[in-house]
Amino acid sequence: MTSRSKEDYLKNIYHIQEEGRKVNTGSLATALSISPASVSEMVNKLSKQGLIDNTPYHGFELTGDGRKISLNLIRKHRLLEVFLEEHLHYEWDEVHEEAEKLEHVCSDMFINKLEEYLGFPKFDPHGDPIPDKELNIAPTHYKLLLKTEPGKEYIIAKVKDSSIEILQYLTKIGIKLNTKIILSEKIDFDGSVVIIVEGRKNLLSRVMAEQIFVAG
Amino acid sequence: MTSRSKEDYLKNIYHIQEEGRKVNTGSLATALSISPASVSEMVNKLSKQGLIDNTPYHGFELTGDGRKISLNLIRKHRLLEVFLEEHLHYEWDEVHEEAEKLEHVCSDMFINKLEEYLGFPKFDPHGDPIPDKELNIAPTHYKLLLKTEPGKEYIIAKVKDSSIEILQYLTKIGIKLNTKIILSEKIDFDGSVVIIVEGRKNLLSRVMAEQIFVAG
DNA sequence: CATTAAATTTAGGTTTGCCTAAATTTGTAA
DNA sequence: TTACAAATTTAGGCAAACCTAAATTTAATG
Repeated sequence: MTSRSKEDYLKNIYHIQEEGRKVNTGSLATALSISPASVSEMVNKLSKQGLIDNTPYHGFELTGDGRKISLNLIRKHRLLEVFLEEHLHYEWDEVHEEAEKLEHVCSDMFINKLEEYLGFPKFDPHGDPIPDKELNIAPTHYKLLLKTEPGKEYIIAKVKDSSIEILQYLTKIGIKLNTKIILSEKIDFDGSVVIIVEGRKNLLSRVMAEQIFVAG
Repeated sequence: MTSRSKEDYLKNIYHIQEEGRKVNTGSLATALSISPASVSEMVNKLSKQGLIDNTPYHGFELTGDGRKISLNLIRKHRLLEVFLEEHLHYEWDEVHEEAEKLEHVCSDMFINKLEEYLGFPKFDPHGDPIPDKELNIAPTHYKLLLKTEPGKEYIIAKVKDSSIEILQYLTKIGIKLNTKIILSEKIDFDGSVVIIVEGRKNLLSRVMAEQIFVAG
């Protein structure tokens, strides 16, 4: 059995892995806003269930089975987000929270039927690829805005869905998926960047800019 | 806070009340498939929270607040059922189980938007009325098939959504909502009935017939 | 009206998933 | 290479929601 709680552990392990960071008690505790002691306990249970490979004191990673559960959740999450935005007219910044709850209870049948209903979309409202029924997920080659060269034009390809505030701010200054921007300046001092959107200059703090990826 | 579990208690209390049966530890325990001891405990908690009025050893009933929570869940359940049947092409007998899970996690905003998306339907796929946003629910005047007179024609108005097997069987013999039937015979011996659907005679056991209501 | 059967509640116990505080392990730096 | 700080794990606890078994209350019957 994978409870709501265990599913959250697995999904977060996947996301940390995905970002290329080390998955250990500390990073997972931070991601889940749970004490390291609790994570340590649960990691043991997940390990016994064969969903992760754990090396005590050194970190852990998903097994094939664990990865499947994670990808299935991510598939559900992203398809739900598409439905919420396209059909129920949720805003960009509202979809994540609702999908986060629904993904844990909707059946595989539900999501397969929803996928068909939506016309087999390939990306969610934040630009992330949607795993197909066999859990294949398209690789992306997005570049972190912070790591691009100033003076060039880019197309917004993905914005992380974690922060409502950031999504709202970006909407306000005219940024959504596929928006063209020019990276006008990178300020080394504090890591912030100046971008031009629809001819207007905007300053993005480092924290903001870290959420943004461009096509490439 | 009302947990998934508490919500199930409240909803079931509503349904038992609705059927005109006495709501007590025993009837609720049966409805929830939980031991009477556990129900007794939880009834105390719900009572302390002001969601039910409890008279120890004698039964309990929803307060205004408890009723609101129940009706909101029923609203969610029934609107979800409409979506599942009309848009995702779920079968009659498949909608209940899925809605049962989703109703506990979807937000009020979700359900209000879904209601609009569906065009403000008034009845769910089993013929039950859907409470509106203010939780007003239309009264119905359905008659239990068992309590009607033989030899007359009736229109199927509601079938209880509790049993997949019954819904599948009814579908097989050609019964859905608004189907015209003739009650050909009532067999007092075992309470079963003979009905004519599309010219064909069918025997319905008492257990079956108890799930069926006709317009009136 | 006393007894007893049925229904209900209370008592004590389990699992899940979290917590804090204490102990342990690891790895780095003197 | 030892010592210490940081990370991790273990120990002991708590709340929710369930359980069984025992005690209590209610109500029905002789």
